Amino acid sequence: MFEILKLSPLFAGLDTLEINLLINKVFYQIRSFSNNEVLAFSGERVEKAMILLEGKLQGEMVDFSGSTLKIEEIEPPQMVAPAFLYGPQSFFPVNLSALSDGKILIIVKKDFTQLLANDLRVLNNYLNIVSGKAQFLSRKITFLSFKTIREKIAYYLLNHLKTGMMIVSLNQSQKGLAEVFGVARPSLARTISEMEEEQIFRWERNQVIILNLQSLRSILGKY
Amino acid sequence: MFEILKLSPLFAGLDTLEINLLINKVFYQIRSFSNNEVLAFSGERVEKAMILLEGKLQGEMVDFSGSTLKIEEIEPPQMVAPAFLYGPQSFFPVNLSALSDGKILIIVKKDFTQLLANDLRVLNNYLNIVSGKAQFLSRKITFLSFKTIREKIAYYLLNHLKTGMMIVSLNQSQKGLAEVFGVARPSLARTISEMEEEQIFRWERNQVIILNLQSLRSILGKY
DNA sequence: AGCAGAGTGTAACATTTGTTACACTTCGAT
DNA sequence: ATCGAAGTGTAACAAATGTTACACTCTGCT
Repeated sequence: MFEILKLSPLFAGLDTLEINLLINKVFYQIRSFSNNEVLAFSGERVEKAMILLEGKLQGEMVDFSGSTLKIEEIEPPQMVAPAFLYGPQSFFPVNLSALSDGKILIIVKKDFTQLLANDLRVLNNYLNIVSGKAQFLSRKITFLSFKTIREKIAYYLLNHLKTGMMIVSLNQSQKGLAEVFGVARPSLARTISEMEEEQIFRWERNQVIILNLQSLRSILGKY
Repeated sequence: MFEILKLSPLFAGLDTLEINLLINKVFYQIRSFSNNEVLAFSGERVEKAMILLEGKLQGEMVDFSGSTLKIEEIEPPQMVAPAFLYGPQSFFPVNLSALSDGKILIIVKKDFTQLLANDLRVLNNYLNIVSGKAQFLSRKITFLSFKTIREKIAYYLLNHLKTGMMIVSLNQSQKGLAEVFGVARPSLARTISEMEEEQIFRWERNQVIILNLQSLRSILGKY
């Protein structure tokens, strides 16, 4: 088990022995689960830290009409819902169910807090994980706040542009990009065509060549 | 100073003496700033924890064309950018500038980590703050992911509906709601009219009376 | 070389939302 | 009670995006 934990972001920088000592200072529990089992329901309070050791879990969002919607997959050795263990609304945002047999390490919240306090490195790691989540979400909101497809394209390109270069290499298909942007694929293609027409860039299969950086920037500048 | 800190979420549950002892265990610094001073630039690394003691600060988002866009205000005794002190990308997402004269308490990251480890309550508080931020952002994304105005209205109403009741009281003007939704005010009014037409609810000045909960739910159910 | 499947360009049309404008209501301050 | 500011209902029109459909290109495989 400690070999697996050593690979987890939470215990990064610690060796197996140190992890062993830390974990054994607090009360913990290992729970096996089998395929399709539901480990937690949306809305349930999160009272334990859970680290996936083996197997695969899935988070299903449940909407108001009762049907499940979006999905997120969790693989070992990741923590489950790290940003929902603390905070004013510490309840599961999703239904947590198993996609295979597996095992999780469970530490109740109070003991987990103790664990964090016992080792500055683990504390730092956990803060990094939660903060990283917040930063990821923050960036996502920035992105979602752009209304038009033009703005999204401009933002995406400028963010992937290495300084000094005029080429952005694409590791996504146009179809994939449309999904990230949350827009229909033909709509994206249309806007790309228009922007090519305006000599803003040349869009090739695996890369985009920026022709007019100025006007690309001005799309995001409202003033 | 400790009187002010006692009111901050970070030191909730501690008395003045305890805060005094904790703070004095680590290295800290108090910095005065004057109106319009820029305390940090967007992109700068966050290396210190900052707690606003007096005055008012503002975060200005800077876009690619150099102009400042959106704003966020910070008032004492709040922490500045709590979710950006740790994490893989710990740099300011905004320009931090002063809206008045004031003072901030500064603790370098390393000492701040030590401070957290020294008192379980403060650690818990900080985890609550950062997690709360993440949860807030998460909910905001859920909301932003609804495309149509109908969906946003349905989600908003269902979330503000107390169980068993059929009335949602509004503490926002229609104009204010439109801003929260990120849509134009007349567009919101139009959709509200349409939904009233369909007997889904009756929208009065300060409250909404749900007439058909079923169909309100079905707006969010894709299946 | 030929084939199948995924990805792409493009068009016509439908739907949704934004914009602008104006008349009407509400509500608090004088 | 009256005034004025803020909020609301509504309409006509513009702009952006979605939907559907189809032909074409690319790529990997046999």
